[in-house]
Amino acid sequence: MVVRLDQIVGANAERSRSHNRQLVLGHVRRAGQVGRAEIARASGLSTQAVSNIIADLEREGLLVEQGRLQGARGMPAIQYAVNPRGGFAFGIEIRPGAVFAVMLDLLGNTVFSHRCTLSSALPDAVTAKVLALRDLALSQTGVPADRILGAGVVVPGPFGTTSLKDEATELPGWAQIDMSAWFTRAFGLPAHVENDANAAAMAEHVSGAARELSHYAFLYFGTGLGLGLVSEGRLVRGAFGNAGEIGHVTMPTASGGVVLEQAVSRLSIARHLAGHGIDAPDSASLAQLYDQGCPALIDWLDQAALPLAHAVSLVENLFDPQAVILGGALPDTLIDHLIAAMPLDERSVANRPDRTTPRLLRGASGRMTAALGAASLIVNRTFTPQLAVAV
Amino acid sequence: MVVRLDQIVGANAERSRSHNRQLVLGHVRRAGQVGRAEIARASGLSTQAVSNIIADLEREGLLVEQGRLQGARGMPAIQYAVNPRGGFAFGIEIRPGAVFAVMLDLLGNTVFSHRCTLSSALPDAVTAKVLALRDLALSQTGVPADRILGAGVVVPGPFGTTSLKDEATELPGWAQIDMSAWFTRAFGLPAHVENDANAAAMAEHVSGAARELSHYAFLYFGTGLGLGLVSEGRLVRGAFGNAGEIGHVTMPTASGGVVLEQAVSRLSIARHLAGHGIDAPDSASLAQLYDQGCPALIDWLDQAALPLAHAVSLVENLFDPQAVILGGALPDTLIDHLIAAMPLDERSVANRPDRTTPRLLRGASGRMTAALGAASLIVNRTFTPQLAVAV
DNA sequence: CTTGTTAATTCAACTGGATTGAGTTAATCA
DNA sequence: TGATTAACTCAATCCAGTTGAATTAACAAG
Repeated sequence: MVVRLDQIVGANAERSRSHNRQLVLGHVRRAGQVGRAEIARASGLSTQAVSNIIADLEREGLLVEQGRLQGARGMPAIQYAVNPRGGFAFGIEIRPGAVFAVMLDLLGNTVFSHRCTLSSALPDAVTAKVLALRDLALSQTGVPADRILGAGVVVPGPFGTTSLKDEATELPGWAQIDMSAWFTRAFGLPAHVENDANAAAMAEHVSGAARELSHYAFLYFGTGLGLGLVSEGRLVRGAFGNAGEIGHVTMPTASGGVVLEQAVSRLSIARHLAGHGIDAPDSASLAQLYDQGCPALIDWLDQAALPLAHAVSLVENLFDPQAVILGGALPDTLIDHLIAAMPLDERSVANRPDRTTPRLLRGASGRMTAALGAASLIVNRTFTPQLAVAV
Repeated sequence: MVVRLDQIVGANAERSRSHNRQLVLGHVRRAGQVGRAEIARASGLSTQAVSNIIADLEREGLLVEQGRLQGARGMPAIQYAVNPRGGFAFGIEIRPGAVFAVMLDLLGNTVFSHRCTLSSALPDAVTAKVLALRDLALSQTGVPADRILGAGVVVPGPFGTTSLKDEATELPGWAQIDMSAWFTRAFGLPAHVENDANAAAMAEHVSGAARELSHYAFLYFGTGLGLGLVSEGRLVRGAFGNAGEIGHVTMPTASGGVVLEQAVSRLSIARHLAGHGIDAPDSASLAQLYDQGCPALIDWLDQAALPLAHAVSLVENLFDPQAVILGGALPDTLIDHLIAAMPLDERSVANRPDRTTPRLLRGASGRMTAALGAASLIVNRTFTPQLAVAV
């Protein structure tokens, strides 16, 4: 799997316009609804420029008028809001045994969601399955094909050949393929390829707990433990797209040290419960066990809280985020328990008297997190000026 | 100390031109020398646009013609290179007891360097001292004042009120001041305020080991241990400018865990040597001790290598950088010893068969690192398109 | 040597999109 | 009711990049 990096590109009239359109859209989304003048002030553009752009966006159905804002002096500002049905994003998560697909509208609402098994993870089989899912999504929602802005694809990392490569988690047959180009071609749409934790982090930005945040970290409970980092509203992907492999980090414990993923992950829960003769194959059964007060599970949670707190402390000290978000394939109740049980480091750059958000937040995206994140990559891009990061 | 964050701004003719100028300058710097056509291809601009921009830059003295490149078919391309004396950057490092000042030319060469003591770190005293240093730099080098592109300022972090705040390392009297605005005003020039590790990281990018890198991490031996992170050529500063506080992270050891800074820092060396009755107040004396094969020092180095290797592993797994660079206030020989003594984690995303640079590099900027970095912030900005990150 | 080919560069006309400044509209305030 | 305030529109202007044709300077082949 080849990863392509973005490159800065020169500005001309056309690209400037595209940049400004996305900037305006982004302002409207963040504000919920705003008038032209306020956007102009915030963006450094003239009101006339904003006016022209808004006219375009309204004609194309991306923005809708919301009436006038009253109560202040002067001519009341005509408010605009993002039209959720102005565009849609398709997202898929590919795993060795299954494919998840979602479609989101421009505000990040899920309008389609589906999972199916995957008998072969080879490129042709995956592509056929994924195109079928796209067609299903289109026909089931009635969304016209030209309203799809792009496709996000989540695949298990790490990308490229690394010593962490583990045949069990990698997809076979994809090693030499530039997945981004491959899916762009298959869909006839711009495609974004990302790992699960990064995508999940963007899901929180688009429609979850990080809507208001531009610097945050997302701890992702997948099979292992991943980390998605967002700085200045952009993913920190690393040189080869593999940033955030926090699961492989060794954590200090009283007995010397432990690899984080072995202490905190779905696999670690399963192992612990199996040791008590309990089988909990999915999130639902875990949630049920927790509701029943299963001692083995509570035991695991309290045991996992310490290494997890160390991970949080690590992330806080290294990134200085506005907040650390916990989410992924774990029931909300368990995440809340972990958050409550975690002893937060007092001596941390994150421990500020003037902070407005809690240091820890629970993710909002639930069990389709990664596929949701895949689509969120596209939604987010629609609102992000591209001049500095054209592909 | 208030930290201001950048904001994305709309594109218009003027800002597009500025963006494109910086893009062109950046291409020329990276290439050493290039012709118009190649820049046009790389930047996505038309040759005509590049031609116009180059004409401007040449007239202003930022670029110089270098003759034609022969040997190929077609009209030989006129080569251009950055004129080192086309612009200069002023950099200062403020510490509680001393001020360092440097001036760099556009290629990152040091043209002035000075240190002096500081009796008071209060705003007015610092400002007076720093302006005097600027005047000294101008008169000693004969550089005209209007060739100074900006001033970089390094101050001890962390910024703002955090639980890490330690009166000994903070500057008194600055708490409520927006330093960036303060120094912009004092110098009558754009000023950038940064912590030591981040600035040092940029120094490596401008004139050190990271010239060719766009994703890297810099481990900075200051009084404590800092970390500067660069992703896509830009500093990852964190929400409040305090990213990179790696010194406060707890490392696993056989005996439980240790705060990294206590095992690896100038203070830790001093403590260890003092325990053996040795006093080594500065870098020079450390270098001398090492040349003499001082057993206590070798002992410390070998003892520090393990926690440091853990730090490197941490950074590699969390950022996936092209390389990790070690530098700061430690003699080169000691850094080389540490690099050689560090057992690198085999299981890491950084352990790739296809890597072209070593996982660990020694920084090139020597003892004035932080002040150099301060100036490098300005040099770097001159070559970085600002449309996406206008202040 | 000439002639053809290739590729960089320049010239001049064109164009897209942002700005500017004057004018219009719709609200609040006194 | 009139003054004030602020958002918005119109039309002219301007900046900077693009386009396509023309020019220039090398190499290559006969």
